[in-house]
Amino acid sequence: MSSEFRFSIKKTDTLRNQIYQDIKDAVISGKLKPGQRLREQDLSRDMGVSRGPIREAILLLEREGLLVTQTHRETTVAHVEKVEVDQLLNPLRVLLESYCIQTILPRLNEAHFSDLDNILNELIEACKNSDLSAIVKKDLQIHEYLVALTEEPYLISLWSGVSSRIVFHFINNSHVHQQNDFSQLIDEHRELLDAIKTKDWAIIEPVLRRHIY
Amino acid sequence: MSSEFRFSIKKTDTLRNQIYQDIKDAVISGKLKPGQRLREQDLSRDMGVSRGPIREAILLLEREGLLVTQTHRETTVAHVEKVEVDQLLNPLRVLLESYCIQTILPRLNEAHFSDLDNILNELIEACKNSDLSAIVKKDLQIHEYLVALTEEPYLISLWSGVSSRIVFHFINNSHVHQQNDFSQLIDEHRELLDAIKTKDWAIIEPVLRRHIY
DNA sequence: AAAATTGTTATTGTTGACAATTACAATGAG
DNA sequence: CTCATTGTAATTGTCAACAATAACAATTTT
Repeated sequence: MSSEFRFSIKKTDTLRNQIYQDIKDAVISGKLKPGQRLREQDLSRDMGVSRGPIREAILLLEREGLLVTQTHRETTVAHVEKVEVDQLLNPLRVLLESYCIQTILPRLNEAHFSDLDNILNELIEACKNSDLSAIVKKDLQIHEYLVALTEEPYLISLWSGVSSRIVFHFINNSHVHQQNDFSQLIDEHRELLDAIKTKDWAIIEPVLRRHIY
Repeated sequence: MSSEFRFSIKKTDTLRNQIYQDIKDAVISGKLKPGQRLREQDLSRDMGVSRGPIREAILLLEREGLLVTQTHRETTVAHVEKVEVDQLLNPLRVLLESYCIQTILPRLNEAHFSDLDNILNELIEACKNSDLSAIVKKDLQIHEYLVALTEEPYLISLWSGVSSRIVFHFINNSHVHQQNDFSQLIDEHRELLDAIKTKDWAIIEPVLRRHIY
């Protein structure tokens, strides 16, 4: 009989992907503010890696619209204005999510509804604790769950880019969106899930369109 | 009076952007076939540049869905299947273009219509000559013109990514879409432009939805 | 001979040094 | 003093060498 013991080899992702995620998290969580400059050398020193993978990570985030790079000059954290969220990003999100939900509608079953209910309950819990970070996370997770069901990598990455910029905006403008009362947020999501459970697009569509995160 | 003479300084774009465009053109035009492998070293040697900017260009094209990279293994030209065009890319394109057209509708004027008519005439000319490359280019140009009018860089880049993959599919499957007769292509575009000239979304929407490149 | 192991090679991932570009400060001319 | 010019420093863009990884061939074990 062979030993039960195994060395747990932590196979690391590429540096580029780790850096990408680190910067993205820092931006979305609000640790890096809009307009703030990112110097490749500083990041290199802070993270203890060379500039190569940092440049690649920055390049990706620039394409996603979270950073802005001026050639030969500098890269800064993007500004995401309310008007862009209202007139472009959120309509795009609705567009993408509409397509996702319509696509997966025939495949939706009780197991999915149960998963969604669980996330909703976690969202409610987060609201009770007024844990803004958790609220944003759980809110996103509901939508992400639906999008991921399509199993279309390109569609998922498109949605991911759009929604991360929306979240970024709300995090940096939480003072504007005075949400000391989260009841509306919960109601909207409950309404959305109830609509989805009918599996009737005619019922879902108007709810989704009205739903502004 | 000072001399009229000026040295024409050709300010070069970054290598990364040039390489990006070169590879993209090669893929979209069909010079690189789906599944074909791209070796960084080969590209480096052929183009006479180091692997740095090549890696960055490849990274961007991977995110656009024109290349597929397996970490530590290889990157190949993507396969874009008919089912993906029909069920995802083209609906996305319609979604994006719908949003674009609705946005710019109030601002559209005779000058724009004139521009569009000119491109349409060039498309008709290309069809007469059965110049597939020119046909694809002019076809794209009509849509691009409308999208560009939004002046939303993020939206434009989104559309650009989606449409380039659609074009890529059609170029690599031209034998499937036996288009020895381009009259339908011309009719559809003429119909679309006529609809747009009414500036009535209720008229435009069904035409756009029916229009499959 | 089949399966597991080891070594080899091709290729991508990462690094630190160098080149090119831009902004800004210092200098000089009107 | 104001404007143009030149030099300098900070930063990004590019390069060539090195490290890490994964596929495959060679070897050994059963």
